[in-house]
Amino acid sequence: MRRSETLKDRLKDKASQLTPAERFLSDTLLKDYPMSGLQSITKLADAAGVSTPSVIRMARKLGFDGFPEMQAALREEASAQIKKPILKREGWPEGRKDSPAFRNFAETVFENLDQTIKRLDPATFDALAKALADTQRNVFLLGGRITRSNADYFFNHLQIIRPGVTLLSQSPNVWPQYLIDMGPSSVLVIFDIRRYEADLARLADLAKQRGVVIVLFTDQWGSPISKSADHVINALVEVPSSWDSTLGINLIVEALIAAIQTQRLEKARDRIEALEDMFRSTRIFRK
Amino acid sequence: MRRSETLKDRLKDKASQLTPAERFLSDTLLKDYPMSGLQSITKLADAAGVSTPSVIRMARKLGFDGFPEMQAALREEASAQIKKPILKREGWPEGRKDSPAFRNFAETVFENLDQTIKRLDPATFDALAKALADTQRNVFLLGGRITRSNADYFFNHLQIIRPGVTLLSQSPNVWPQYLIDMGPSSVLVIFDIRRYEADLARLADLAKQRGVVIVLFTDQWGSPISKSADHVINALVEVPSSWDSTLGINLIVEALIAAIQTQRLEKARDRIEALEDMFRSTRIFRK
DNA sequence: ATTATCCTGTAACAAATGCTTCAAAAGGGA
DNA sequence: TCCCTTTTGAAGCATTTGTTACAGGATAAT
Repeated sequence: MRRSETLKDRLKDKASQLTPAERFLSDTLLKDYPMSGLQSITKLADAAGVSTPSVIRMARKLGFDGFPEMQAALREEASAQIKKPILKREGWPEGRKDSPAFRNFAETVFENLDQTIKRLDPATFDALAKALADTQRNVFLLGGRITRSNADYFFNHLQIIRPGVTLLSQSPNVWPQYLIDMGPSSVLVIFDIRRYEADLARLADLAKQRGVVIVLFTDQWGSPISKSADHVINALVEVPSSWDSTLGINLIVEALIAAIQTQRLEKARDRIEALEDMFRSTRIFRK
Repeated sequence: MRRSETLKDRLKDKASQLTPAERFLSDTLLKDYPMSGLQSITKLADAAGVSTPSVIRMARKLGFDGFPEMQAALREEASAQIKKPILKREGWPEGRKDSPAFRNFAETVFENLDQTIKRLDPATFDALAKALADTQRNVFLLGGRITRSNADYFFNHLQIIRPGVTLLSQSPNVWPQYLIDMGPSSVLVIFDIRRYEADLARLADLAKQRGVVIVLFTDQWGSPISKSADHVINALVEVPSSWDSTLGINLIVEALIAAIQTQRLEKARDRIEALEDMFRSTRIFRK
């Protein structure tokens, strides 16, 4: 029966037909679902950063007569949800049809992230952020077969924030060309998780000999590079899958990006603005 | 602190001091607690068979400034009751010295992941896994300025699991060369988050015209590509940083990889073994 | 460039909501 | 019975809410 459709479903159905303002609204509605929709239309509009007419327009789009009707429907939903016995509501929402595998996967990832943070030494993190924010130092990044994307992600952001950042090619035979420019004031960030790669270790050794500061992102067991690394981040990677999860690594990388950005706030801002300008120009070129 | 007292408790406390009319009210409030109190004062008064001033008098008696204040408190209660996280984690470890910024960042990421899963439609996930495991279909992947790493990560794994996977170049001017090979049995996976890129939208349109199945990974607000996409994954990306977090996207990507791998278990195993063999040979070549 | 289309917020308005006042009931004690 | 206190709802009012109309602004298309 169509009337029993939940507002969440309607939002999802029409998601593609929503205008930008309506998307903000939809987001706020879903954020604290369903309670956020039970305030007055004014408060809701404010929370979403849109005008009240936009709220009404969306309510109509979703098939209600007006805002009060939508709110009544929401109240019904909330009421039904609350009436359910507490036991049923623990953890995963009732009536979700995800496979147990997905559920299991998600829970494991969450525990991994939690553990990764627990194992992280705040001092290491701070030292890392400081070293990577220091433009006196050149930064080189390199990942393995799987972690090359993580290295790329980090590189991508770092390059925007500061100068002197290089992503090493995947082919070991060109590494000497990078090594030649590394010295005691350089930082080499290596990503190496399970199925540790001998080539990476060799590179780390060579860099170490040149006095390079070595930063290692690895798994809970630790790549052999740990020995020569100055800073080591251990992230938990094991999940119910044939593949390892690099979410823990990404979490630390993103946190680092945020920290570095903060440290170089003013300078980074100028740089980013300049970049934006250039992007705009390129677009004009293209047209 | 006295302010955190629930309305239920207050009603119980003052139960003996309530007048007959207020008792009716209290009854109605507790009957469908806490939702019954979230209607307008008029409806509530009618439901209880009393007048609106009685409602206000009781609200004051219970220590609120007026009816709206009482309603706000109720809404808070209901919200807290409903808002149980899917993924529970133990609190922050005592005595850690991390910066508040880091802590804040991590907390937000956890909430984002939680919300991302809540908003994920299991049916979409399953359909996606099925489509991407189907080797009859060719798969094309493409990311934006920031999300190119996410696309690369997905590509990297997919390519190992199955044949017929292509990562599009970042330069729009070569896209036609890929488009020419796309048809109704192809799948195009696009990553597009805030600062949505017009080029990507144009590509999606062109692909759509060729009957390509379009899969979109985007943020909570949704890229304009949502309109033409067949499957949309919305991940929360907002964190206390100048940059958006793509961890939610990564979570779904990794879960998909696990699901796809499982679906093609035997075939994928053969393939991976063959790959391993080849890797070993290459290494020998190099030596 | 110019036009047309679609979005969106401002402003004005109507309809409620929430509140105050006040007088009538209802009770309770002499 | 009377009087006093307490409780209650009707009526009226200010405020806020929900809605409509309209015009500026953005976007896309020609």
